[in-house]
Order: sequence, then C-alpha cells, then structure tokens
Amino acid sequence: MNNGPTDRPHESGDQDAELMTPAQVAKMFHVDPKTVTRWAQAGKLSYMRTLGGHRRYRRDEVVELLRDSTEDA
Amino acid sequence: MNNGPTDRPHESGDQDAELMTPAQVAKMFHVDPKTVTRWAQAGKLSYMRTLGGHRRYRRDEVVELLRDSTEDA
DNA sequence: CCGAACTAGGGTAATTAGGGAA
DNA sequence: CGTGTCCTAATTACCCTAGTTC
Repeated sequence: MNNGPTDRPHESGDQDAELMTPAQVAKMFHVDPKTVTRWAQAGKLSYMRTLGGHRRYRRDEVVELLRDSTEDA
Repeated sequence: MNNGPTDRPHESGDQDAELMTPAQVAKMFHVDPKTVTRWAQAGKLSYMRTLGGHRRYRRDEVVELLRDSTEDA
C-alpha cells in the first residue's frame, strides 16, 4: 500500500498525474479518442470539461477501469 | 495537447503494453478473428476489454504464443 | 498574435460479439 | 475437438469542419 512519496512529483510539462486528455486515454485502451468521448457521453467514464468544452479524464478512474477489464490467461 | 519537449519514443513505462485488435492477431496467425476469440475464451491468450466489450490483446503475449506455436523442424 | 496539434460535433463504413449449425 | 461461415445487434473507426489548447 506504499504509494511512495517520491513516486512522481508534480512536474509541470510532464505527464499530469491527475487529469488525462482523450488521446492519452485512447492510447491506453487502444481505441479512437472519439470512442473515449462516447464512453464519457454514455456515463461509463466520469470527466471534467475545460472552459472551452474539451473533456479531461481522471487518471485514477482510467487506471481502475483498465485494471478491472484485464483478464489474465 | 502536446507531447511536451521530450517526445516519448515508447510511451513511458509501457505498463499498459502494446495492444492489438482481434483482426491484427488473426492476420498474424492467418486465422479468423473468431478463432482468436475462442483462444481467448479458452484461456490460451490474455486479453482486456474495452468499455464496449471488444477485446484487446497484448502484443508481447501474441508474439510469444506465435513463437511457441512455430515449430522449427 | 501566430502556428501546430488536439478536440467536439455529426454522419457513414468497417469491425466485433454472440449464438448456432455445417 | 477445433475451425470457418452464417446471422443480427452493438461497438468502434474514419470522414469532414470549426473551435480550443499550448
């Protein structure tokens, strides 16, 4: 349960540890960014919106779903 | 979005590994996608599912299985 | 402010899941 | 027993233009 305090400090410019863009989520699931948008619209994935209307997803949520959908041989 | 000043050659960590669609795996083995699905159902191939239910296979798992199934005379 | 890359939105084609029978 | 093909329904991918982000 040790998360590691020095795991990954907040580095502006590098990958954000909290919010992810549609492209990032899409690459993790190997799907189209549009598909991620549909998941958000379908309520399968929670999201926030920027002032311009773009969606931002929570990394914790994505990792959880990714981990939950993994089936080992 | 921007990849940042440091363009990642292979997605840092690559924890999610590289994923493949059923059609890609089917072409590598020269079989139908349905057959790949049966292999997954039989537990011969690890996979993860999209939120829509489609399967995504790990490239390294497929490559290893392909090597293993390739009988060298 | 400009420029390149990404995203939202709608619409259409291709792929996949599932069961069943050959 | 394992594979290829049939079907329908659902999901995903790619097309476009305009607006947003960095």
